[in-house]
Amino acid sequence: MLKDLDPLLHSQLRLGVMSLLMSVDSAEFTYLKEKTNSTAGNLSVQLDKLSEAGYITIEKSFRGKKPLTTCKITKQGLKAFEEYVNALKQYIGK
Amino acid sequence: MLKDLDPLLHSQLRLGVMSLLMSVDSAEFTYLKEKTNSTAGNLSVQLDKLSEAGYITIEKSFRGKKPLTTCKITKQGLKAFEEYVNALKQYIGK
DNA sequence: TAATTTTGGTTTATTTTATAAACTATTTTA
DNA sequence: TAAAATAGTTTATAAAATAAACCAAAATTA
Repeated sequence: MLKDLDPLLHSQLRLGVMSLLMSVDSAEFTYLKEKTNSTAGNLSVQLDKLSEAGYITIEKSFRGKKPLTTCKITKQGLKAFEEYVNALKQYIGK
Repeated sequence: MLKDLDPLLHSQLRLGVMSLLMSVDSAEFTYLKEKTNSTAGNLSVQLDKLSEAGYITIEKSFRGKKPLTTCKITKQGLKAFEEYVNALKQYIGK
């Protein structure tokens, strides 16, 4: 029987964010927005969900006088991502 | 920038169905239901969507006197599945 | 320098999707 | 022959994604 896919990661935008965060130390909101081609509103919501799940941390600060939101993947998020990829392989073969 | 994931395939149940149909000539409703661990209602709805998209064909007949629903992946469905897997690789690495 | 636009977001509303519940028809079993 | 099981479909509900509206400050431009 097919394994379940973590519903938190099985969403294009959240998966994209996690994928990007896998390969960098940290990423800014605007960077994620550009790379995922999402709207700010949608991204904001999905980042909150990932954060509430403990998959990422969100740090809000300022650069000069503009707000700056910085995201990092957590250890837990990394593990969840790897497990998701593993489960997914059952579906897409190898 | 990350490629879009075909929303029709980016659903656990529909992806599971397509994955199963990739490896067999045809599959019965009850087989798909068991393998995907889904409810009949949900499966029925998702099969219709795949069928409407032209990704599978659904044939309704009878075995003895019981209804028998048989599904096959189409050429178009196969192509869509392969493209989906390809796009996904961008997200999950390799 | 006052009005306008842009940046960097958040919050709320709407739409879409997935899932569950209720239902139908027939058939098998107790 | 009543009850339960099979093989589904249809409809209602819950959850999710997305879009729209909004906010505050900063930068631009008229």
